[in-house]
Amino acid sequence: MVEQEINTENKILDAAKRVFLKNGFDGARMQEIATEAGINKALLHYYFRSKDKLFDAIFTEAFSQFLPKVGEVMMTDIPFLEKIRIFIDSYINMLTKNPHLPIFVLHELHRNPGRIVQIIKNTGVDPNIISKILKSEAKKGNIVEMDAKHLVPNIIGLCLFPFVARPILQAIIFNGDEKAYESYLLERKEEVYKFITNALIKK
Amino acid sequence: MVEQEINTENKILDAAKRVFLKNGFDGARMQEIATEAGINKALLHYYFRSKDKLFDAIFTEAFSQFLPKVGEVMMTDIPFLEKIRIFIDSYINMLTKNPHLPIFVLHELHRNPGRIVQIIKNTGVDPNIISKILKSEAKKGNIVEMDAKHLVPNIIGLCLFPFVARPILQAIIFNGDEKAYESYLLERKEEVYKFITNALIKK
DNA sequence: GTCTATATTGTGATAGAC
DNA sequence: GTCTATCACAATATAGAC
Repeated sequence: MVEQEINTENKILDAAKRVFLKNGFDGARMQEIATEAGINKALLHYYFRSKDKLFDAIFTEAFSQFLPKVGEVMMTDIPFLEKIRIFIDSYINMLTKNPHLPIFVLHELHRNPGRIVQIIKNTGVDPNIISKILKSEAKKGNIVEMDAKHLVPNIIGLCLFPFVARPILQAIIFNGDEKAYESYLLERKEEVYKFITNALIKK
Repeated sequence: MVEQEINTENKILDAAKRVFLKNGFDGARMQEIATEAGINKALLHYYFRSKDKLFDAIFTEAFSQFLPKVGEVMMTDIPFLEKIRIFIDSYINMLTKNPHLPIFVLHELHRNPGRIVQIIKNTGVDPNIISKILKSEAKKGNIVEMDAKHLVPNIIGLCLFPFVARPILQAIIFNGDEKAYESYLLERKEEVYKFITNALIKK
């Protein structure tokens, strides 16, 4: 965790992140961001010129946080299934700390898919790394053959769904009980791991 | 499919659905809905009094469409794994026809989770039906033991993710190629089915 | 039922003093 | 850098003619 200096700019960015993530671009109000940051609207424009520019700063950072750095874990020397476990664990941890992040990113991307082209270029993801690892593991006979373009979305989908659909699942499965749902989210770590390994291991 | 009379009210509802699903409540403009419906703003208010009321009509219907009717398939006499296949197939078909639906529902629910309480009551879902079926199948030795509160979200998460994250996956995996992504989405039916059955079948 | 015109409020952005 | 006051426009909603 990088220690942030508490100056006005960071106060604004903090407040903007909270407000944008909760309400989206269209639902967010510059006044609310200002109040949240303990300043006035004029100062927002002094620092960021426009709502758009302020939003861009928030979105770019949010997106890179949301996009799992699958490559990083994969490049290490750890056994394959252990990599999977670590990935699930850290991704669910991140989602627990940032519950508004996924819907925010997905909604804004949906409203303006063009945005992503530029961002992806800057991030520089390489989907081939995982493909190679999967092929090599399958050759060794450790797992069934499976294409990375399916496995990776499978894993992320399994982690993500209980967070994005929280209001629905919490209402239906747990009668709205918040605490029960938080335990459920933690259970998911083991559950998702078991589900994936079961699907991957040869019969 | 119920045949709709083409009167002004239905023209408005059609237009409103398109505009709300694409832009969300905050991003939608009454003017755009009016233009899309081939009428003027005043007439919108004549039929629905306010933007809120018009939105409610759209959201309630969208939600019930999004919420998979898991119970329906489950009550039939078909073999268990076949039920799973049918569910996946029909849910992915629905998503293909309504690509904007999930993000719309999830975003609006996220902005106002309180909404769901009322809607769930009216829908009357019973999560216990599936629990019972799963237990009976596990007893027969057909599948591993698995709690419905995990299996159902697993299945839906696997179906849903490639739709809600389409801009990201299409950009990274397929370099933005639309046609390639559409084939990918169809592949998912078989892929998700195989993944789930692999995870469910005893070793 | 449908339209044009208008009232009213909300909101991003700027001017200008300190 | 920070504030108050204000502009300019956009958007929901209503009035009233036809």
